[in-house]
Amino acid sequence: MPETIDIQLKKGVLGLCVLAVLARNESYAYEIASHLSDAIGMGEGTIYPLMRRMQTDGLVATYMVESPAGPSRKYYKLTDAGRAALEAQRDEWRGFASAVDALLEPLPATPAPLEEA
Amino acid sequence: MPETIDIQLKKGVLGLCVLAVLARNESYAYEIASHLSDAIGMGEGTIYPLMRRMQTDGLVATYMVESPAGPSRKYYKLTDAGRAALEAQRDEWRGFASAVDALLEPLPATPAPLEEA
DNA sequence: ATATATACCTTGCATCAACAGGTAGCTTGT
DNA sequence: ACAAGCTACCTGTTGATGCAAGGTATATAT
Repeated sequence: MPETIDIQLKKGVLGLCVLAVLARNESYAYEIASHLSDAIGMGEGTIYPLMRRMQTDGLVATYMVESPAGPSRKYYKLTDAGRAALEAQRDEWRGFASAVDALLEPLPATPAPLEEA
Repeated sequence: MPETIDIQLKKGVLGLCVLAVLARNESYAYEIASHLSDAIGMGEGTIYPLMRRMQTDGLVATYMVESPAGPSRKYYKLTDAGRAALEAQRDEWRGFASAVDALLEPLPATPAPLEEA
């Protein structure tokens, strides 16, 4: 993977990635950001507006946990709506990605048409 | 694939799709639009600003062809820069899509850790 | 008191897909 | 001659989202 991914490619995908990360384990924003920074090069500061939006949309719920070092951490977990959104968006992503992959495949070489008798 | 794809998912991807379509055959905008409308639900009117941008970026060259019905058609073909962009963007897309797919895979169940003796 | 690391957050900006609204040419039918 | 339908093209405005600059705050170590 190149060092940086075009910002536009990530549009609309980050929310799905957050849902997928939270489906594995409950997590706090800074940790999710670190995860997604490693996986797909997402900027750290991107996570907070995104988590706020997802909370507003009812896809996640939050709770605070004391940290062993530094300030308290705001943990996130999926709601039922979040799980439903994950399924729907995963299917949508897979359909879309498959369609794009199909476009990117070169067509098999077609034999030259036979000359008319 | 659901009836409609989230607009945000298409951000940044349409140019790559156009390059891929033109790698197969030279084509005119309306036809490219029809192709991409079928493949990934792109709106017809979206094609013209996109083709203009790609032409400005030197990725495509154009020529006019009389049409058997209706007005003349503006055909597009890839330039050398366009072919290079196709390769680079295809690699970028594949790396990105693979990374997203990896995030979407559920982790294998991990065995419970053994209790300490 | 200061430095460092962790953790959180808001806001303005850039970019691009959508699409409304439009022009124009050709064919066919009246 | 005109209207309708189809093909083909095009621009400007809008809206959504990722980015990143800039900031606050807490805990630990020195």
